Amino acid sequence: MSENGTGAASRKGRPRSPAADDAILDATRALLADRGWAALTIGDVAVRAGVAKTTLYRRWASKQELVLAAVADMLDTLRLPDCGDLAADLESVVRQFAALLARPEMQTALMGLVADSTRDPELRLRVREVIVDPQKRLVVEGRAQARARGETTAANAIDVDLVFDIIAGTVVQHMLVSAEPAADVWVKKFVAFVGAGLMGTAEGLPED
Amino acid sequence: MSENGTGAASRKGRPRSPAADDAILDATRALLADRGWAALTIGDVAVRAGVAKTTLYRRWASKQELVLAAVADMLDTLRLPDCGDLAADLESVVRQFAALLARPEMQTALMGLVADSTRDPELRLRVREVIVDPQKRLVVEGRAQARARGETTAANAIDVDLVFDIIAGTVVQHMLVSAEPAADVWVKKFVAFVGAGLMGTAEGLPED
DNA sequence: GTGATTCGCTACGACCCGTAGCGTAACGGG
DNA sequence: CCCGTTACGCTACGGGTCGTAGCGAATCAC
Repeated sequence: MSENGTGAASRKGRPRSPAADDAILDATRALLADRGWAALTIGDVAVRAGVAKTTLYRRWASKQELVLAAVADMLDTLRLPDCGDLAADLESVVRQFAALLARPEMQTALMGLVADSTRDPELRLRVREVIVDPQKRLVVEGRAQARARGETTAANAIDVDLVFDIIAGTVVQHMLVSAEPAADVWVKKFVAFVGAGLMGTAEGLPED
Repeated sequence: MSENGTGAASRKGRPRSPAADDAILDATRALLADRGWAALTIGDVAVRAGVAKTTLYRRWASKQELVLAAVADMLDTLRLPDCGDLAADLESVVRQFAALLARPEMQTALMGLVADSTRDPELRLRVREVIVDPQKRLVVEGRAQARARGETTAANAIDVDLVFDIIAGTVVQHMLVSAEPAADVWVKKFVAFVGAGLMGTAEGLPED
């Protein structure tokens, strides 16, 4: 996340305070939650974290990198369970993702980063590295799991990139644009739709 | 979009220049395109439009309202054709939407507005009024059209809100987050997926 | 004309930016 | 144990943007 010298490079001198890292990232999340991306200022984060402004600039090059670090940990909590069938696994992941997206700091952070990244190729790359790609593994692993269980028809129909965009995109659109909670019925309807899409596009592929 | 007094309220006095409106909205789109949402400043827009900064503040209460007005017209160009079957209609709309989302000013404007709206309920409402709801009609009309053609099975499976979120969300995710163009093959694969999802979830509904 | 409103222009205090300089604090090595 | 090195807190700075106010000139309805 940050360029903290855990490597052999910065061994001499006073080490950076890990406590400061935690305080800063916590303060960032707190301010994101109750003021939002646009109103988030480095100075405010420093005050709230009880840290000098220069300490922040010493670790993160920009507001974007700071927020990226602040939300990266949360996203890594997503887990792929093995519920016994593909639909149940999918439903679990959708619920976990929806729970993350229900948090205000996550909402404003993700959209703010995406907004800035539309005109900043380097940031867009960082967003993919830190946020998108690590979560795409869930689809890859879910497909492998389904295949191992013998659900070959559905598994073979999974185009990882397309399925990922459908899941992530739809949940984001529903919760942040349509601004409705991911209620139980909604999740079930959506999961059923994706399942039907997979089975329906499986034609012409090797059967199990 | 703006509170321009086209009504009977502001009949006396010097009328607002429509030319200024056009110049301002054009300048807004141009600056959005080559600097992005975050770097868009009211002062820059005024200079580029050849207009005083106060003229801008007289018409739009905030940067968000200005951008909202600047992109509203573009979104209203979306048209629902009647290609003969639901899948073809859907494909056409997806292509039109993808073409809009390929424009840089549209990318940064939409994401910037959504980002701000996550912590601003009033703005979120405005976004829904101006952007989301007017486009949702495409799904409603598409369903009615399909039903009139006798495609009752698929039509009855259409949950307007869910289908809208799937279409809009997936295209946005693919183009702005995954940052890949909506190539021909991609559109066909996605449309096939949605079609399969509709037919698959049609079970238990009245047949045609 | 007369009153009302908009226009361009200039100026203002407030805020945030990112950086620099300073003295002090905390580490490792000779 | 001191010394080099780096991090830390603090203060201060020039530069930019914000949103508003005040002014004279311009342009409409009546």
